[in-house]
Amino acid sequence: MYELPKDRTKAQPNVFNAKCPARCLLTFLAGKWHLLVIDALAKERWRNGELMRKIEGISQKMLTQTLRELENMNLVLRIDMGTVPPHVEYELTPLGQDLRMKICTLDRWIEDNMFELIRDNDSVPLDYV
Amino acid sequence: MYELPKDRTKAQPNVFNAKCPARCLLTFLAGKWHLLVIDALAKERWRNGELMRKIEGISQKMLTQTLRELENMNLVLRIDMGTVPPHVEYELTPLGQDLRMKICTLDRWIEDNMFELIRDNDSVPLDYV
DNA sequence: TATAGTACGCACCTTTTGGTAACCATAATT
DNA sequence: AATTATGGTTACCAAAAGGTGCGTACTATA
Repeated sequence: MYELPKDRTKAQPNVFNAKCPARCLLTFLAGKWHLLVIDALAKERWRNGELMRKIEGISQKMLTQTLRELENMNLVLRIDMGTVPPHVEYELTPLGQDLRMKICTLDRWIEDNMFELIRDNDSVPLDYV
Repeated sequence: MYELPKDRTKAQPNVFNAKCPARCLLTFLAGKWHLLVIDALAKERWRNGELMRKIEGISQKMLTQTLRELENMNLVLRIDMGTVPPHVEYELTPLGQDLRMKICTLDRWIEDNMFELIRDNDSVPLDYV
């Protein structure tokens, strides 16, 4: 486990440093599902099942796991209505909303530049749309 | 290596659609090394060895592989001086610079909010890598 | 003559990831 | 009485990611 410097003012977060928590967080957040779950929670609270339908291809296991991890990073709030059958909602914290804006910018850019990115790419068929 | 889906729908670019190239591109770019390599090429051309030293922890195999993939996506330009011993430089294309700005925003945000993100944390492996 | 550096490519093998299926409890519906 | 829906958890296992070490070809340096 990474030892944080005792004097936090001297800590210099740097994603290029393999041992820096910032690097670990970047590698972790840039996984297969974290970015999509944060993007999906942009505007409203959503329930487990709604997120499953929204994020095509995610399994129950990975959705739960990802939401727990985002909770632990203070990015997502889990709101359990305490009813039976269970009703749980998820929403972004203020910190999560802040990060979400950065992620959405990236996601929209990729969507907007999709054709540029797959041009000249042998593994990509050209008759899309 | 993620294969882009051969079955093309006529949907608009949408990262939430599992079969959309935009989704594949996001998953692909948000791998372990792509974001870091693009960030590293922000300001100047760099040589292979310089990138190795800059991006702590990357192996020669993964650096080469990542650079080839970014080349195929029109994000990176490979400049071979044709000399012996070999001298090769890498730089971002205009498209790559555009994407780089989005990635740098994300990277800096993570660095700036590192302590908030790891507070109360027990599930993010900070000893990753 | 021996070593180091540059920029790779390839085979092998371990680690990590994440999908599947089974399971839990309860209430409402058919 | 059986089924569906809710929101999970767990074990098992296949696939993917990626690290290590080797070889290539040539030059410059000690």
